[in-house]
Amino acid sequence: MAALKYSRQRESIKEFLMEQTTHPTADMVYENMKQIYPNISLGTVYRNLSLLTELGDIQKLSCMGGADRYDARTHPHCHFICTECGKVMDLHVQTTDVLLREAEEHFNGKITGCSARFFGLCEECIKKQKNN
Amino acid sequence: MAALKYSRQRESIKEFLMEQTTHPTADMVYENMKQIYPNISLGTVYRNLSLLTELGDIQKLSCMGGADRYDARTHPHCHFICTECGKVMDLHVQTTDVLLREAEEHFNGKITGCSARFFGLCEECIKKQKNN
DNA sequence: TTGGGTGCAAATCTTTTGCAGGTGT
DNA sequence: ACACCTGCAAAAGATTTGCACCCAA
Repeated sequence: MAALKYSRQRESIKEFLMEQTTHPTADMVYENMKQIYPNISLGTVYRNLSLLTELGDIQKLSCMGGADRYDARTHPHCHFICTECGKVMDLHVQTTDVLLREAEEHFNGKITGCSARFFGLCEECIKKQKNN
Repeated sequence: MAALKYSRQRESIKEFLMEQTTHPTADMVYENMKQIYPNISLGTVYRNLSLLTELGDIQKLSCMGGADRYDARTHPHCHFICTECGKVMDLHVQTTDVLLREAEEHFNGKITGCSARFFGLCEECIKKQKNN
């Protein structure tokens, strides 16, 4: 029952994530935090990212073949993951609600969340391929 | 342009995965393979799992907080992941096609795949919670 | 004052890789 | 024979954790 205490590191991490649309990895967050707190440790970043995830302030995305990514946009939306460059982009699809309802009907447990992900090539990577 | 050669290890791994509905991790596959090939190495298991994934014979699922899981059911379906015990279950939802089509309309890249995942508590974990 | 938070470093877990020898074609 | 595949072990990458000290409440 940890009584949460204020920490400026945690506040900065949250603030940073809210400004981003790039879904940074823990390490990217760490690199950015070092500019404000040169002595911050990677462990602290991880601990705070887990904490914020538990609190529901941010969302954790596990991506194939790489580090997990974090997202401060908690309203429901989907992600596109480029299989070439690994970039993660937001995608707004309305059908998710329907999907969720259909799943709930077919399932005996309790569904609390849903995340649809699309894989493929992003615009940039398609262009690069054409140049080869 | 690797010319694929037969390997009984790879064949066994594929066969094993096709019998499973539990979405085993690489390590679980390894443990099972050891019963047939006591000297098989974890490296071989990983190499073959990657190879089979590239061939499209199996599917790789990256799950939050844990090792990747493998699934030999390649026809499109969704997954439910229990946030309590980590179990992964298949879920059949028809709306996925609609979702895919809607996403393609809103996106400039090329979408090749889609995977919807649901999070929540499985039936067993709900029962356990009630007992406490 | 007290318990949560931090930095540091070591440990853990997962996955990849280099190499020498084995095996399918 | 040649190239792929394997076992072994070391390496690499991501994340967690133990510990002593610091700081918010």
